[in-house]
Amino acid sequence: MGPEKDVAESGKAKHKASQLNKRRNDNELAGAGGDAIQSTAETTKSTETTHNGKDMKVKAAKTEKLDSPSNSSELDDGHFTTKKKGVKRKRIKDEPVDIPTSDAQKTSSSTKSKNKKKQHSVEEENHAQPLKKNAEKIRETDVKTEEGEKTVSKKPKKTKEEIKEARELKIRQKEEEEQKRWRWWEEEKYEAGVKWRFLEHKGPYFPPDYQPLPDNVHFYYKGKRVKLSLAAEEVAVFFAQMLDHEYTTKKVFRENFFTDWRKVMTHEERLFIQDLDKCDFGEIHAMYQAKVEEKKNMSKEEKLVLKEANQKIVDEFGYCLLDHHRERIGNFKIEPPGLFRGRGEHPKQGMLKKRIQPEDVIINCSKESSIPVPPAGHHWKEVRHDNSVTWLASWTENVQGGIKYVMLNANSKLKGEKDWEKFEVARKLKTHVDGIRKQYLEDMKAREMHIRQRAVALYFIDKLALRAGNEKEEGETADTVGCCSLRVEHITLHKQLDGKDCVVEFDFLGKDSIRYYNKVPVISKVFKNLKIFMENKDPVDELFDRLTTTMLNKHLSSLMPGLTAKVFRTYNASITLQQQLQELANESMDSDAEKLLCYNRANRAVAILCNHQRAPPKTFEQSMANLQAKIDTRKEQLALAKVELKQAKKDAKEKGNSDPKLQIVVEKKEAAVKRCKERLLKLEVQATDREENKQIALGTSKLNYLDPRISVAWCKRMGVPLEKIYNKTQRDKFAWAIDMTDIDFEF
DNA sequence: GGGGGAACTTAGCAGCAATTAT
DNA sequence: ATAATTGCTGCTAAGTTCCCCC
Repeated sequence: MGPEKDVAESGKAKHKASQLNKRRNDNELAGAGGDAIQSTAETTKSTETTHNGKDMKVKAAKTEKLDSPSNSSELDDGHFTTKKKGVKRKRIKDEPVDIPTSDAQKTSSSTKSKNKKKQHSVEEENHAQPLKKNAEKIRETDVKTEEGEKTVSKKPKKTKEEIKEARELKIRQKEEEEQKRWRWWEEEKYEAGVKWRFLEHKGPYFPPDYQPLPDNVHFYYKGKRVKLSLAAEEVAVFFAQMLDHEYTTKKVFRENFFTDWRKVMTHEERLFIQDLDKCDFGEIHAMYQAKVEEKKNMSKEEKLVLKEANQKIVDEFGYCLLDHHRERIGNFKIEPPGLFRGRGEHPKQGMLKKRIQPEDVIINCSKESSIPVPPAGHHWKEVRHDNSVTWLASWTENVQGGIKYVMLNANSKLKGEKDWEKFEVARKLKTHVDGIRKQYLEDMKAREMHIRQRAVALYFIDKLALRAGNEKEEGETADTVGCCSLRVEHITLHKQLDGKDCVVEFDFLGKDSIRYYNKVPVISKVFKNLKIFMENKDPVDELFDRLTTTMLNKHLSSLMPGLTAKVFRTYNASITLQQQLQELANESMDSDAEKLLCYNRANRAVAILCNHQRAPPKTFEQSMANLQAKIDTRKEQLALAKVELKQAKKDAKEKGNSDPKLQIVVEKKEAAVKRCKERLLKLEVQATDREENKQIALGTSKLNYLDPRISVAWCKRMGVPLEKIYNKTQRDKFAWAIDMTDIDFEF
């Protein structure tokens, strides 16, 4: 009930234009304080100072929210980000619940890893068989474990030895893992265009078939019970499952859904069911709600069974053999059918995303490998052996007509090598960037309009890290833009604003319909050119009407091999991190907490530059208040401790040195004060960090834009354990960088 | 040079798992 | 031991770029 209400209200609140960006607290940048960053510091600073413009609205949003607690979701529901939040996706993926799995097993981390290891070594020789053998082994071991535990006691309390043992095991595991890691970065690269020499896999994993509704759950039309055909019922269920969400109330969504639903109906159904408003999915909806609830309330054992079943699927389908190395596949599961939900105001929202059959799937693997076997009674669309591409399987998706691929995990050689290369290109830009900047400044005076436009666009891409902005087909996707596709309506020129000259105000929806809002002081050449570009144009006309991304990239690649628009984003992100880390560092920074705050701030500067936003966590206000409460308690404790210390000192003085115990008491109290101070500091740092991070997503830049070698070197220099900034997945992905980076690495 | 397809990277969010607080 | 909170993973949409064909 609660969330539903929120959704409804926020829907109405659409025009309040409460916006993510506007509410950002950019105070971390005040601390960043660097003019040294040629483009980025300037940018971030301007972000900071220019948010004022919409502050009034911000305040309005804030106040309102205070009035209605638990409504943090409302805030991000401005015109620009409506759909981002509260979009709960219920998927068929949950279906495996129904898969009967008799073997109740427990997977202790130890047995798992043991098996993994064995699996690996056997795997080297033969890929197909070990998978099965191993599954059996896992079962054996695990059953034993479970029995043993049961007989010993119901509460598996760990003794000190056991804890120690576990710790050692972990270390050993880590070492083993390290040993068997494929150090591809030490190998010679393949000839251009060749992605692999041998590739073997089991094909994609298909979602379970649709399970018809039980006899006691019905669909009603005009109040009459209607038994739907299987196909129509399945699609009805997709809709029923989403009933809680705002978008089932949206006109476009409903229309698209209804059109597609009717397509799968029988002739009779189609004749009868003419109006979505007269459809009652209530019982179906309730049933699936109950199912979700049931799943939540499952016992530990049941959950374990489920987990085990999933693990089995991963073991069988989740890996491939690529040039004698076992590699994890990123997305080995075929996407289940459902209703398409694009982001933003997507014209295709609600359309039926069809179930993919093996007959739709192209397999790519080595000729001499054991070819994946399609599900019984089915065949593949095609089996090909193309080692100039990295995908293992592909299919065409029906909503947008795009091709979907099954590819390797980010920690694989194929992805890692590409990533490495990306950063190397970006580093190369470092040596060219001065010349390029000089040239585009020069080009702004060019006689030919397309060169001027190119220059100004490049200025934005470089200074603001905008995306290239390809043309998009109207009516096919949400209306979003990047640099080259900016329209006149997306910028406003201010000769003077907030005491600054030549300010360009940007306001547009970018990728994922995330709003980009920024007021940027620009050089007058840019300002004048923009004026010219906008002359005699309608708001909906393209700002850079003589420029396309292709032209821009062609020009860029002539300036430096491999240079494209997106390289600037990578370059500026990475160089900003490096510079910020340098500038934010100071001597008094001795605790890890402070160092990490510094790192996060540097990271945050990049995220702001790249406009990586997130919806503020739903529980943000609450958790912030909690933290503040904790800080307050700590402060009281500290005050108390100080008083006690004073008293102790006094006592010691009064009674002279006669009693050595008193001196000890003083020391103790001193230590207590110190401890209190440290804890308080840690909490305060945490609070600052969290507040600054409210609606900024650090993950995207960390994963895609920041050369990991900068971070690795920083950790080494600062003596910060790498685990503090990269989790396991990230360390895996960046294994190449972690291995090869020296303490003095410079981007 | 432009349209369209193919391949691959980038993106934010939901849901669950792990961790920490109570 | 349980509840709250945080962190991570999986998912898949939405970009960019390259390349081919005309």
